[in-house]
Amino acid sequence: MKIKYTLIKKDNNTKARLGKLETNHGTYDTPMFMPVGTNATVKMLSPEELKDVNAGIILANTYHLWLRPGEDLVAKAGGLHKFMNWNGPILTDSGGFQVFSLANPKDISDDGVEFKSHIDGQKMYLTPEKSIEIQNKLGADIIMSFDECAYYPCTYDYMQESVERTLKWAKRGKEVHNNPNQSLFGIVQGGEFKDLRAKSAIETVKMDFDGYAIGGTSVGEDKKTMYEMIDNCIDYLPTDKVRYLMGVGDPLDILNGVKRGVDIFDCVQPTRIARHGNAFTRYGKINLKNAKYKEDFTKISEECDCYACKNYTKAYIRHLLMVKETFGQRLLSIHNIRFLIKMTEEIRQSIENDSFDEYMQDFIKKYTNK
RNA sequence: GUGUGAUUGGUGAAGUGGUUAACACGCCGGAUUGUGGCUCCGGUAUGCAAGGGUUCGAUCCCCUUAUCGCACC
Repeated sequence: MKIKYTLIKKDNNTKARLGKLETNHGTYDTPMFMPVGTNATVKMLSPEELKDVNAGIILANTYHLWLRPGEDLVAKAGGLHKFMNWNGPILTDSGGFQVFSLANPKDISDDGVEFKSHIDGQKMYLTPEKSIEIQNKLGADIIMSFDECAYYPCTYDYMQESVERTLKWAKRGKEVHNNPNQSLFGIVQGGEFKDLRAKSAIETVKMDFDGYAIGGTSVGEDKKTMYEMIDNCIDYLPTDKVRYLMGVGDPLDILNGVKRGVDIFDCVQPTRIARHGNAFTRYGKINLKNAKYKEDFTKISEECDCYACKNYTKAYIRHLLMVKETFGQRLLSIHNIRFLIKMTEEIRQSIENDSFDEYMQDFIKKYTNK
């Protein structure tokens, strides 16, 4: 069956929404944060550890799994869930973001996109049909339309062309999508141009997808612009479908997204910065490699209930990072993911209590004051 | 004891009689938003063992001392 979103409660003071998402692999509350597991693994974490941090949906990537090990192999293994031993829900990104990160503008045509494989430089060709076909074989609960995440900044004319292209691609993908157990999401583009965002949203909604994503943010624009991008399209999205802000997961951005009516987020930030020695705390991000933590025998965060905070000190984790033991990176990855997920738990609670606005102001005050 | 070769930052080292002593590692910071995992960007020796001399000018040439290595007695 398809996913089913139910709006449980709307916040009084903001557009924040409390919702419920039913999937073939369990029911989860929104707003939620989805950890990213590009290569069918959330880097450094086992599925058991993901359960421990109370993860819901996790992300995998079409482009990466297409190259290795190949969608046919995953299908042969019995699908992505079985292959990676994750029985929670999975969402696969379409490979659209790799248009942004791997291809040149000249390689993008209305038909599809030519990539150079990041592994061996081989030419690869991805089309909306191909992306959906791969995703059908991978078997995630939610699959994404193949879109163009345009460069920022780009001209109005280019963005207009890009939005048209993404709409056509969405339509083509929807036509070939043939797995009734997978929900297909459309993606709103349009950059910072208000009318293009509106048009993209309206036309995408007309195609009637199972959920809607806002793409093309966090590509180099400032925060104000990013929030405007959301504001400029979110009211065109139906209230009875889930809304996903792609690639966003900075704590402050999650709050601002929720405030504007976003339900789900994903981001590589918690795991990437963890591998580089950084941890989220209520009082801002800290760098565990800093000399000041050398003899700091306290936990990363007093408020945190994660495995790392329950058992280890900053001094020990710093030591692991300094000697390049990967256990340090693992502990920080666990902590950072738990930090964001716990944050969404509190956000939900605050919406339920009609105190989201207060929660957000309080969080920002602590997080930015230091 | 005699002869001989060395001595450059936290480490391994390059280098030249003349503006800011290369590079690497380490260390100290910073970045990181649909992941091309262990990356990227900065900073880091007011000084070349110590003292004296030659020179317009010495880390580089000379002398003495110290330390270390090698060879011989």
